[in-house]
Amino acid sequence: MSQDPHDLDRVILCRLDDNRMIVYYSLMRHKDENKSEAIFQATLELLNEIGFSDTSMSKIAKRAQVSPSTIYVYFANKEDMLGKLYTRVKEKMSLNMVHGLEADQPVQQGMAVMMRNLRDFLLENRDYFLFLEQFSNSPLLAKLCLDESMALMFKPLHDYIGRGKQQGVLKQLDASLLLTYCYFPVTALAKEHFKGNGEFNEDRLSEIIKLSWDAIKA
Amino acid sequence: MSQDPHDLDRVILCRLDDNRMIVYYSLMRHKDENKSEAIFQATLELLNEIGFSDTSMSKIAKRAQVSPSTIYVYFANKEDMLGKLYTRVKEKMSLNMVHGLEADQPVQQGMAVMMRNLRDFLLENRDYFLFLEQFSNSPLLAKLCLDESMALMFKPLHDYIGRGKQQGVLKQLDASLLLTYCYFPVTALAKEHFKGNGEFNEDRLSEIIKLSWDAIKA
DNA sequence: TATAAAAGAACGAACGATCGTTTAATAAAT
DNA sequence: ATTTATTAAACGATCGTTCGTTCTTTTATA
Repeated sequence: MSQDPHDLDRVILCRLDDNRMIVYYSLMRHKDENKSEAIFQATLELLNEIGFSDTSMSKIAKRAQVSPSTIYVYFANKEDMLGKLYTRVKEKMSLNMVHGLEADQPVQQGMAVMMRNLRDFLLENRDYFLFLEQFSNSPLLAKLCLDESMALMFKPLHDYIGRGKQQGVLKQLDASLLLTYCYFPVTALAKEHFKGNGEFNEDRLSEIIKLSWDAIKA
Repeated sequence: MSQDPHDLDRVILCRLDDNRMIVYYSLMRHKDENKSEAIFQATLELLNEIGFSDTSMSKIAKRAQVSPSTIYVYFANKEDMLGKLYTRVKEKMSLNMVHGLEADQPVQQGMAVMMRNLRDFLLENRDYFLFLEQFSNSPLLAKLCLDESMALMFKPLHDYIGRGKQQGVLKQLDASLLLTYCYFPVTALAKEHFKGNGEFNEDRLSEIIKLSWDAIKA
């Protein structure tokens, strides 16, 4: 799958005189990780300030304080960059959601932990959140075919729900459907929070944890 | 509110010699309603095919089979056009959602009707749906400040839920929060439907009607 | 250890294409 | 005869990307 030349930067193939091959890492000049980080950050900020259609490579470069052409050292093109940013952010979110989730824990408690994790993550990472919401609904996402890696990210969560179903505590429905009832209420309240319509406080969180549980419990 | 000069096209004010005023309609050449309709339709198609950032006025004009400059006869600019398209589509959706909803009907039945209406509307209007999903999360929407008219559109639905709360049938929480538990599961399944992951059939609909009701009932 | 050769990072400038919008002229309806 | 819809053409600006070059680091040679 990896058609990206950047992925192979550090690998060198060498054929010896006797025709044996050796593989080793090249000791080439390192790419500056701060650079790609700055590019990501600039992209996030601009997307949330002026939107998809007005965020250009030039503007990204200017805010990241690099040359436009430098971006193409790190990414094949604009789509590639946005796609990599998306998977990166989505992975951070999924890791945060399952943090502190234990297999032997009661499912009801686990789902509450997950929803609290999600709320904390969204409120603390406004840029991530708004970017995900924009990108999730763009045709570009479908075009990039990232479904496999997405499924992998959320496998722990699906497994956890699977156990709840096995125990007979949850309704016998698709895990992704049950997850829907826990995920979207949190994002909806986070959106209202950022729009200034009511704070997403502890009380609000408790309310929706109750509602979501009522929905998914057997 | 109406700062759009286009809204006043058919009205002419005239001051007579004795200072009296008369108001009459001008007999100007009619704007072709098919034109603005074609522009809307072309925009919807392109947005869902190539996304926000690649949908230009030229492409819209070409697909609508009009000149790019003709678009500016009907709309002030690109933002104005997108905003008008959004309110138009959103209004169609809200009208569809409350269709057949009667005040004297049991609330549980009413909410089921609403969710079925929503599913039917989304499945029959793929372009509308995908456009709404994209636009709802863009910074442009916030910039246009359409909240007032949106609130007005969904007032019947909020009132209906308000009655349910008054009867003690629904939980005593914000109507918009209760609505969230009915709205998002439908849109989530519609998305999966269009992605080819399982048909959004009658069985699936019955499932989420049950779950949503479990969530919002008192 | 000193130094030249090599390789890739980084950049400014420029590419053709296209952007959203305007203008000036024409076509069509009243 | 007006008036306005409609358009083709053109506006300056900016788009995503590439090119040729310069820096900077690493490798090879001495």
